[in-house]
Amino acid sequence: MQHLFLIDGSGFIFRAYHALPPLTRSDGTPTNAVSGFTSMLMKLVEDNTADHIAVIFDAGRRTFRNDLYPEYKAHRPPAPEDLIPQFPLVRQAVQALNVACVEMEGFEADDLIATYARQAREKGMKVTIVSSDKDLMQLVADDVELWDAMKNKAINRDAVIEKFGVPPEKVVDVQALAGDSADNVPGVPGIGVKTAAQLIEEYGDLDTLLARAGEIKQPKRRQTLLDNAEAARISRQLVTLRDDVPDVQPLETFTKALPEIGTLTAFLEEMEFRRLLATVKGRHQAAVSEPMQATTSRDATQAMTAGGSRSDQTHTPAAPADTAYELVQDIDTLRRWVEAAHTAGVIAIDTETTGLDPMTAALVGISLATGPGQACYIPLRHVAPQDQGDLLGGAPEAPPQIPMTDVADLLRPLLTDRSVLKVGHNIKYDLHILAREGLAVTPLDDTMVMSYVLDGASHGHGMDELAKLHFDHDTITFETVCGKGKSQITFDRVPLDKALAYAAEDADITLRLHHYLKARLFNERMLTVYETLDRPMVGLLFDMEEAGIRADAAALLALSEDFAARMTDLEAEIRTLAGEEFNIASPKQLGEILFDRMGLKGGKKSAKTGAWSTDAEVLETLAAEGHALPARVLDWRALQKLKSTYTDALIKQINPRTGRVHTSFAQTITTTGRLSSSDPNLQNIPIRTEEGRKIRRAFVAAPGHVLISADYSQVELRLVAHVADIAALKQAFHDGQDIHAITAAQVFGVPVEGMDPMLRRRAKAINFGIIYGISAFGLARQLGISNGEAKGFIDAYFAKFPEIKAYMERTKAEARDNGYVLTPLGRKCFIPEIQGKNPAMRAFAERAAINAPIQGGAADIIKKAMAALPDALRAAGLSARMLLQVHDELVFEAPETEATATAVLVKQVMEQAATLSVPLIAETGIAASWAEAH
DNA sequence: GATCTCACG
DNA sequence: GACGTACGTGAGATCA
Repeated sequence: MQHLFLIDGSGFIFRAYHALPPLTRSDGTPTNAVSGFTSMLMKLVEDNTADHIAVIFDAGRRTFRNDLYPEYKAHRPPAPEDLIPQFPLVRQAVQALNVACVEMEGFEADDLIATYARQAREKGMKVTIVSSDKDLMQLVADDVELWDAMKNKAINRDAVIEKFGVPPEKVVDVQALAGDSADNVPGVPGIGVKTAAQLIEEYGDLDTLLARAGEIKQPKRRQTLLDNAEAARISRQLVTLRDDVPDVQPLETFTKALPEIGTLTAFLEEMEFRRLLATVKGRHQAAVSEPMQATTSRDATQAMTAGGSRSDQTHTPAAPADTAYELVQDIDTLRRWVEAAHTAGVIAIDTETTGLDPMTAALVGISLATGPGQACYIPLRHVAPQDQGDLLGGAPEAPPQIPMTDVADLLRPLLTDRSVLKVGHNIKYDLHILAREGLAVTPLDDTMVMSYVLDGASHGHGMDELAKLHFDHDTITFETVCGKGKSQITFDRVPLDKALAYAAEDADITLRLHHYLKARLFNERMLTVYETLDRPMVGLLFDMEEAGIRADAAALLALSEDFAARMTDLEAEIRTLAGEEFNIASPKQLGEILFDRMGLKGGKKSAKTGAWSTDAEVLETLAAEGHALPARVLDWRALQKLKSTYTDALIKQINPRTGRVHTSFAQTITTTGRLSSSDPNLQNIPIRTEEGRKIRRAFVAAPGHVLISADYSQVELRLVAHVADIAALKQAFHDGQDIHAITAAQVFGVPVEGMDPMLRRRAKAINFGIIYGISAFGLARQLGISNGEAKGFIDAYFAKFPEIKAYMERTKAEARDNGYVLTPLGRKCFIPEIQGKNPAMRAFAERAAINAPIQGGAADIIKKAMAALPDALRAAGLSARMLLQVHDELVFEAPETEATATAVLVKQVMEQAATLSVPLIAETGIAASWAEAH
């Protein structure tokens, strides 16, 4: 018989809190409740024989019961000060122990427990509810018991009768009459449990009793019952648990799984629970005492977990004790692996190459994993290992390998088979490598992206790091295989035995990560974010990178030369003004000349190194005072920046094979869900100055084509209006008004007509400030006004748009409670420093928390648009290619003849990407160059 | 490798 | 009232 354990999390927390003396971590965080909770839960998980287990929490104070009776639980004192920070930590404990964790807004934990108990009974399961809360006693039945974890005793039917004087099914009637002062359930005055039980015993149930109340002999009791019949009925509604909570996480996901040693020890270490840590580590050591084989037993946790009952849903697969990695050097062996891959349906794939640049590195070998511990490596272009010498006088020979064309022919059907999912870790890289071998891959999953969706920027997402974190497994590093520094060799020179161990492990770990992360995406409600936003990006970004954008090398070179000539002139002038030779590019030397030697005032020293600051703000101030040297340096710096970072660098980045620039988009870097671009970064091509815009003019369309730029208008401000629910701003966006002018009119109390441009500029700065988590200091600096004046503006803004203040406060609270905030589409943005002790760091984190849902929400929306566009273009018969994404802008290349149709379609898809409480607007431009299209 | 500066949204 | 500041990135040059 299957057995479900449901743990009343809140009850557990309070018991742990009151049972243990105050206890704090070295950073001052109180941990007594977490400690007690963790050890109770560990013990519970170990000792019981249940095959399903879950901890149920209350999600918030407000539930549907407050709608029935506003006073419900209204007199509850707030949780003790030192308990509040422990709530999120307790949830972490549950996760670290790999136990399912459920809560739902609007319902109490008790309702969820009732719902799951009913579902389990219907499936013929036995249920144990770990709690001694009397409110749960109504659920007791033959196959449902309560378990008091402190007293270690079961509460069965008899125990309920002892407590309430009636059997479980009549408990609610008794509670309805007796009321409950703790929960502020009114009941009927003057009637306690004893009397209530007597009455129910006599009349059968509450409805009968109320109907026949007139028959009661005692006049006073008769009158109160008649007077308070309605109170009794409401009370019964309050105490009756809902066993039909809709859309709950499926029972199947509660399958019991043993914890992962890495996650668990990391948590215990963070909490500084030394005793528990020692216990866990000791047990783990004992379990893995059997020696590991070099290339077989991969994972320390498998030994620990192999004996327990396990879940496919919530845990990594147990690798067989003797895993085998196989080198594939003949066609028959390869056929066997391809067949195994078809049977498996999900495989991991990894490529080994000669370098890191996806556009130039050459394929050396391919590894595949078809199951835990089952992986192979197919060497393709290995040469003789470096140390294989001419000991016998013969020439070094390459090892036997299957010809690439044969491998490609055998793999091609597998890689495009729609019934076989190909999993990679950063598979976008492998797609580039394989594409140059004429191989396409679909369908795809990417464990690096999955990890990012779950944990954001809270940790890195490299495979080595994830293997350590989730499996406590040390992977073979690239360095041990290829060395480092000058003596580093390329992978094609690695001996095959070492190459096998390294490459097969990568595929093996990737497949195991996939299993683990897939379950987490489901359990942690992040599957939709992954599937609708991030997973579609993988193949799309690959296409964009592969497409590249055409850059006019001759134009860039001409610019470089122009900049160089002007810099030479400026250099002479600067040296004359300074009266000495010095390195203009050295802030240190410049600072010393300006402030030490020339004795200019208004310098500021950096806090860290004590060096003079010479940034643009400082130099501009000096220039405005009439100093020529800083003014010339500013000009020189602008040219130096454009030349070194852009013109010179971009010329080098043009791929000789394609004549285009191929950036690399990173999908797993930012804290907010934005993409980033590097090698080269095409998301920061100049536009703000005329000189800079000349560089943008060098990005052009192929002959017969045009570039189309489409960018969202004011997305972030629209998101502010949406997430903070600011009525006045929403109205302004609906009316299509000038949002900065409206803001100025409100804040400064002037009419929009004939507005002073200065006021609009100030309002614009305030609006930006709002997006960034405004501070008086920041606004003052931006506008060059006093702190006090800036404070006045902010106060005026808050007075006119009071919703913004509420948004800021609830967002900060959300970050504090959870360690992350959610974007409107459900992405988690982690804000770890929000719990920090340093007030400056915390303030920083608070501003980041305020900004994240806005910046992240915008990132989510453009991802949705991007995901929808390829199909929309195809359906419209348009052949445009998406080339770039710059946060709120998309750049396409289209045949001239399709330009207008493409622009119209792109605009439409972008504007329909999400439904917010404000309209989304996209603006498009068509031209031969990016500068003119934008 | 850290620091400073500056390009973008 | 103290913290020391607008949010998010990547790249090049200098300097230790």
